Amino acid sequence: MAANSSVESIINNIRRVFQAFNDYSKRANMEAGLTGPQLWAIKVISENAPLRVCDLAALMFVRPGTVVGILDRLEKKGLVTRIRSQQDRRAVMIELSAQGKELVSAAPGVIQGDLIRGLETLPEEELLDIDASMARLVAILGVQQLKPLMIHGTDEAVQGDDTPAGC
Amino acid sequence: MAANSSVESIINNIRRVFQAFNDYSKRANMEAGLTGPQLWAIKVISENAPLRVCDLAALMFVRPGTVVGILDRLEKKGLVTRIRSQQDRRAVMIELSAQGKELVSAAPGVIQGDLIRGLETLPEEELLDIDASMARLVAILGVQQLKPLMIHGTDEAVQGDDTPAGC
DNA sequence: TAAGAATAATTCGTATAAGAATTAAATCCG
DNA sequence: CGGATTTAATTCTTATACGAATTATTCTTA
Repeated sequence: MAANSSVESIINNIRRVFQAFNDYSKRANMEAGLTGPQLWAIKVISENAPLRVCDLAALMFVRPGTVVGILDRLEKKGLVTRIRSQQDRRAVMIELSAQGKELVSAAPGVIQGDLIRGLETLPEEELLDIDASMARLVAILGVQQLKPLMIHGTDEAVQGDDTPAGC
Repeated sequence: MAANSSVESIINNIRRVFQAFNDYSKRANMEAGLTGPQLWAIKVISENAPLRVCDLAALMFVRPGTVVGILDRLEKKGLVTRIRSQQDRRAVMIELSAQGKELVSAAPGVIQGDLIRGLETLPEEELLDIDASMARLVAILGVQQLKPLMIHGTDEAVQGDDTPAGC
């Protein structure tokens, strides 16, 4: 592998992984009838409930608007509840419904997802290699995302923050 | 980094990179007014034209239906042309329009994209590390994608093929 | 305190992406 | 030859995901 080490071929490899991950993420999970993002949201909520929409968005590295759609679908399935906060009536507290909690306790493996199960089979050493590679990529992508002024010449909206959803 | 080497934290790191990549891919490129997938399609077409829709889909690791939408938008912008093939009148041959070719020759850097430019700044050694990590991930994801019978118990539609879009 | 700024959630429009179904054309085979 | 199967492109529905705009509420500050 990687005998042809041109940037081109590596890029293609990366794109392919991302496409595969997207595919994996979006396909409905047969066992639960939920998509990857939906399963991920359930898992994050189960570990952090009660939490606000923007907190969930930050933990999932997406924008609040995206989480609203996911929550709409999970609420329609009866897996989560949205309750207006008393302290801050702008905020909405998210929790798992009884049915949602049942799902988590009954099938933790389903919630985990195939990706996590697959990675858990790797030796620690390889996990660290992958993590290091991810760190390099996030550095590249992060710099381009948050500091475009050096690249594009526009000096607006530059913040060195770490969390995509500021809340 | 990676001091806490639990699978959990590594998974989160990976998810974050994918999210960042998605974000990067989808944001419209300011210089050309094109999205990441649109730029990528232009690049692939420029290197392989004339080619069929399903060939383009295979080279981009997506389904034909997805490429149709991208081509619709590129055609509306006047950057690509669709011509019904004479040999096989089911097929459509895709090419860059004069304007599309002009874009490629005038601004190859734009077509390349920030991700490639960022990666090109890395030393060869690190690129190989990243490539190896990607290979491991694609192995995990690929196995789950193409051979679900061992995991889910369903023994249908199992093919060890390499190309997502069979054409 | 009241006007203005900031924040939380939502809605809207656009773009990817998948899968399923459809249409049209080519190929297979009996 | 002619029906059946396969293949290519397209359309449709659903689900993410973003940015921008809206609304409601809270915080600031003059």
